[in-house]
Amino acid sequence: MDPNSGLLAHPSQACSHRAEPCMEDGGSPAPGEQGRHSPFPWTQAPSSSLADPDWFWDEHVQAKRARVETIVRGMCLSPNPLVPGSAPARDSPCCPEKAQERKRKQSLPAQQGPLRPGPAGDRGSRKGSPRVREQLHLLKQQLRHLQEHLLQAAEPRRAQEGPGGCDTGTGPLRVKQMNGYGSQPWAMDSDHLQGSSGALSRVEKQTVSEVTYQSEEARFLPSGARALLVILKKELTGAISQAVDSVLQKLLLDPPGPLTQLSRRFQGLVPDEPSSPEAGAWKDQLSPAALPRRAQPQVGGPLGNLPLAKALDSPRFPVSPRMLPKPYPGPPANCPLTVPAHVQEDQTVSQLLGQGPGGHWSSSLPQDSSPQSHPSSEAALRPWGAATLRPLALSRQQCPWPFMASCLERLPIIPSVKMEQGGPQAAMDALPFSSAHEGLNPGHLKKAKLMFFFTRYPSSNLLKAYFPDVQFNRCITSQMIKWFSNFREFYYIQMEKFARQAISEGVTNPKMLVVLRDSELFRALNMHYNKGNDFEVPDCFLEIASLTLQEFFRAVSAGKDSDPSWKKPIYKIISKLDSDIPEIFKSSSYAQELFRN
DNA sequence: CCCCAACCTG
DNA sequence: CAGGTTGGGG
Repeated sequence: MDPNSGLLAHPSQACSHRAEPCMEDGGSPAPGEQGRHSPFPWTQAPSSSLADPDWFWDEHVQAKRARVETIVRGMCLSPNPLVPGSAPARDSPCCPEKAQERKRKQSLPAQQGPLRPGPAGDRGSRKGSPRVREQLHLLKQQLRHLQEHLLQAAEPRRAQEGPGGCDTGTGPLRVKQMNGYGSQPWAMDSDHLQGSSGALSRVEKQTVSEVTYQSEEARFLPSGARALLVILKKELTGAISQAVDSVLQKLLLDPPGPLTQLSRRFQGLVPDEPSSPEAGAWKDQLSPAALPRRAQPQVGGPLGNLPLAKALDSPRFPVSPRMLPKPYPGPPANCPLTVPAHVQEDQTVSQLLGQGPGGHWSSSLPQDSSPQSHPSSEAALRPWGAATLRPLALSRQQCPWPFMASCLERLPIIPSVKMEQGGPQAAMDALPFSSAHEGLNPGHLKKAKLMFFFTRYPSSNLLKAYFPDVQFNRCITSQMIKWFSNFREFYYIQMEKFARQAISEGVTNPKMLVVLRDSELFRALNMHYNKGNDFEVPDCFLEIASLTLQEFFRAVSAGKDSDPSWKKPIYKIISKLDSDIPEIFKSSSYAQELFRN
């Protein structure tokens, strides 16, 4: 399946761009909004729930309610894309669909078309009689969805198709729910929720689950119970509202249209979630507005570059720190697109988002072709169940996807490389090879390695563009291509190695595998490509690495490795994730500088 | 045929 | 990391 779909924040985008592998030529990937045509299917839903102004009419309350509803609604619409065949996979992982026997096809591994998503179903069914009752019912439903989503967040399900992802929700979702939870879904929920670091506060969580639970029972109770329900409902709403409010507060700080910003933000936060319902909804909803913005070179500053990175820490990871579950909360505050400069302290936002309603915002990753682990079991197994909530958003800068891509260029990166003050000349003199030389020198090799952080599959044109001081000829080009080939080799070997290791250690949820800066895998990679540590490894690389690791994990878990060309699909995925390379690399003296150090 | 990528070796 | 081989693709 199209692996990308999972990564793409925008299903629709995914689709539209699916044909165009992101440009690998370092050129500017015009982040166009060519593909967004989202008809806002969800529009409908909102209206139904918010339709009655008189109902909750208190500007404040209403606002809150609206926000909550929006969020919840999004969840309801959840497109839970599901891999058709994946469900079974879990039970019988051993029999992968080897059917598609593709020979060493190096190019496109049979790529299935995107799933045809159905129109987003809308559950908005409201008559108009006893409003209260209706409301309650609705709330309960929403609650349930919320919980389900939270649980699902932990599930390694793969968001299957991008565009479709959004709407397909209903069918698959149901199935999933059935499978995942027993009659007493909530029992576990509670645990699960508590486990999630970024989620609602304990109390809130508790409240949520309790409320839900009770409402179920209360169904049969008379008026008295109803009152209780109302109260509980209120509490719940309050809790959610609080979370939402907090997020909003942060967001409101943003100058222009808070709402828009919010939306954008969400969009950015859920980059990889084609599967997550709300994600889809939000995206569809706002992307149009967001895009334009992104197109703008608001490159001013280092946007949300890695604000969250540090948040991670505390790997409460029993095993080795090799792969850490993402303990943290939230989705990366990434997408520059959305993120204003103050993002850094936006951790809160992301945290909040990561939690509450947003908890699931994180989950889906690329193809979860193998929903092998049930959320519940997963949670039970590992204390870090919550970790799964961490969204692996390929955010920032270099996303292969147009709209996410923008920030490139303004990568703060490279700050670490110390440039010689002497100027190019000075550097040259000191160097054994001057740029005049057509050959490749160690500096070039070093530079190429660093470039690997951004591009795994550079085209010869890209190389030419980034090595202006090299006189390319067939030989040189081949040589450089060869370098990258070697880099890749090492990279993939590491990934496979660690993926297998994770499996042997009992990890069942691929989303648990995240490459952090303090992980062993990272060290290995850094050592290989950035030995001198004179370069700050871009976050985007970590994202890609995590993804790669997860892909390997999934493939091996599913027994795909028995197929001689089982890696091909992974290569294909990764090959589409090249990012733009910072301009600095175009400097003809850069290599020398590197070499110097 | 040539180019390229993965693989395998050293 | 370079060489050489294999295999797919245009």
